[in-house]
Amino acid sequence: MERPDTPSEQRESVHIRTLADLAKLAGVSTGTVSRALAGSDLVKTKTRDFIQALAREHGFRPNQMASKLRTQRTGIIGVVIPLGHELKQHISDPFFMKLIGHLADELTENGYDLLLSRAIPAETPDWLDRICWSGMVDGVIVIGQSDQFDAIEQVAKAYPKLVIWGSHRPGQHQCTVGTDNIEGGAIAAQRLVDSGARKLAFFGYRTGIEIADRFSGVQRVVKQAGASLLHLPCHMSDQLMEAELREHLAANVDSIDGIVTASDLIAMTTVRLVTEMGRSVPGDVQVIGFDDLPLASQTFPPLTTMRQDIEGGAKAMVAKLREAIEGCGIEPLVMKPQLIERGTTKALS
Amino acid sequence: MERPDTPSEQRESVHIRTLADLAKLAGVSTGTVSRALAGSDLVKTKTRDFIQALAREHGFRPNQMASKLRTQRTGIIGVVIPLGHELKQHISDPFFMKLIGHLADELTENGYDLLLSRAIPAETPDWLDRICWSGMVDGVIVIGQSDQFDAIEQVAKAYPKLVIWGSHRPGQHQCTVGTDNIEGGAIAAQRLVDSGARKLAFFGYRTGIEIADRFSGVQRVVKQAGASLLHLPCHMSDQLMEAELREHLAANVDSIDGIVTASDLIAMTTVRLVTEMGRSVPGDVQVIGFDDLPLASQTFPPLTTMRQDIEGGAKAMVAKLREAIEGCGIEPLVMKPQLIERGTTKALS
DNA sequence: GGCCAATTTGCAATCGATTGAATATTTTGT
DNA sequence: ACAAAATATTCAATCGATTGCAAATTGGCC
Repeated sequence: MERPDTPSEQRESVHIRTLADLAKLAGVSTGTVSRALAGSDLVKTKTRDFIQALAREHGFRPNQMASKLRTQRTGIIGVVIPLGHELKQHISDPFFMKLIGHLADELTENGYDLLLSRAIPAETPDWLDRICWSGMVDGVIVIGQSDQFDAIEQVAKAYPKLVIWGSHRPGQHQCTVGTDNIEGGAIAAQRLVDSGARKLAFFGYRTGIEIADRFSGVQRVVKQAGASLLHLPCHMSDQLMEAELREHLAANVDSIDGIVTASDLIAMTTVRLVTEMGRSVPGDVQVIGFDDLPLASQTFPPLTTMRQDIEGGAKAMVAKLREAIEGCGIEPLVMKPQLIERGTTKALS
Repeated sequence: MERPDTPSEQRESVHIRTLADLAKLAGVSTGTVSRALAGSDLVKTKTRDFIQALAREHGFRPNQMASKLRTQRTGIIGVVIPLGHELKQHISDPFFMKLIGHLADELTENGYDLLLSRAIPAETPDWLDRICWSGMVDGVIVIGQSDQFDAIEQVAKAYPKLVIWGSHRPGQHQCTVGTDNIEGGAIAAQRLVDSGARKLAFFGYRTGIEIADRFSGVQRVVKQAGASLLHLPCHMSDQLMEAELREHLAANVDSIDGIVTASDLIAMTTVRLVTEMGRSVPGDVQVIGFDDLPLASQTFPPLTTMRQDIEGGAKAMVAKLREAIEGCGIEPLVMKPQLIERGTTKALS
């Protein structure tokens, strides 16, 4: 602006890349520059303003790597998704994505950045240690236990700044935040039984303990009610799920009148396939999903589903992690699931 | 296992935290340890195995911060979402989440970690510089241009390792990967016109240039066809969207027979609201979404929508960024959108 | 003007791993 | 058995910012 004939690149005669460069330019020591940029009042107001102006003019910003190394505080939280029993695509699962979105919001608001990684425990057994002890992060959040409960348990014994989204087991060391999955499964099954279902089915792989818990909740209620229960495994990723469900349903649709699924995505696809096969939902088959993602209310008919408080969970995880970072011991949180009644279940008599 | 009476914590008599600790324990210098762990063949096989075994036994892993500082290679890609004109919740927008998911997959496969941050340009004008020059990342991916095209342009002139998801403008410096949004808007509008719509509307804020492009594509076709066009701004986040749409539709539903929306989420909500208001889709009002997210095929009726190749885009972004990191100049990629015909448009006569 | 205290600034060690150059050890050849 | 060559290892500088402590400057006061 001032001197339109001078390209801005050239005005920065020498590129200022380090504190030392800037110190030389300003004619002071690096210590002073460092303090000036940090806004310390150990440095004279005039000097500080001068240095800050110089820094701004040259677009200088201190190397974070060096800074973090020296201060031993990274301001980064590792967020890991273990893909134990599912395929890669899993990471784009809407549930995870929603949780990550809320975590990102919450962490950013607390001044943290988020180092996202995907772990494949089958290939790298030390997936969690690797992140916890990398020196890169102030704390770690694990999204989903998958089949890694014991592995996480081992790490949690030594590394305190760790919060896990998942199921709670009595006596565990890991600090979990999550829904009472057994209860969730039970409530769903009970609702189906209450509206007349006798031939129940559960859709989803039980390899991860969260899903296994949901299944066992269903199982408990089914046993009490003297109903029957079919377990049909299916993947979480939309690519694989549809073909599996199609096959399962083709073989079993007539021996099922109530379905609890491991996720809303499975429920949604199930509803569509059942309808395509000429059965009515909820007339012939009732379906209850899990999660209550936004999409659950948008399908036709809208899904009855077990709601998990994802946003609340994300907030709680970040809050607990912050406590842990400050050195406090932290306690798990088990949230109650809530049945959201929509259009894929019959009215109660 | 060997000595069940000794707790594993105790067996690690001293906790090995640094190379120096391990070096002392092994009776060699840190240099040798560093090389041994790196698997260098400058160190004798026997020594190397010994040191590696020792490291494994004590669960030692080198501090990444220090390593990255020294090597000047971080193995981290910054992924930023500028929330220019939208609210915080934006980050959990399913489109972004899907893109992030694919980016995470692709980056992880290429040995990179992903540092996710959310930027609020209105509060921090130097949001992008801050990340690019932080010394934390080897390269940066920006998801969505929002209203920051010019700001990004400035940064791109000086920082080459930058790839942007968004619209392409002739003569730009930034390397964009994205869909031809003008064309996308045009195709959608043309499809509506072809099946008889004359009173068109576009739903979405035009503050971001991508959405603005889609709008201008629609506008072009509408003008050619001599039809009318109503622009109804609405947010992307589900919280705000519904109320806005409800209001807009209440006022205008009868002067609209074809709608192009800025996203599938908007389209989905629109279809539901229009139906609730006693109009039929696509009978009275046809709707075309944008993105073709998985949810688009699951609604009732399933959405006709303009497909963006998100997975392909993510792959391309990572590939280009890798080239840039290796010092190559890189070229933008404009992908063709594709019309996916489903149930929210009338058959062509 | 001179002395003590308060304020600024500089110096140098530090965070922890990496790596080129120098030194030490082993191997090879005769 | 000895020199030369090949292999292993150590030493010390380096990445770039931070910070305790020491040194220098400034200010206040008699």
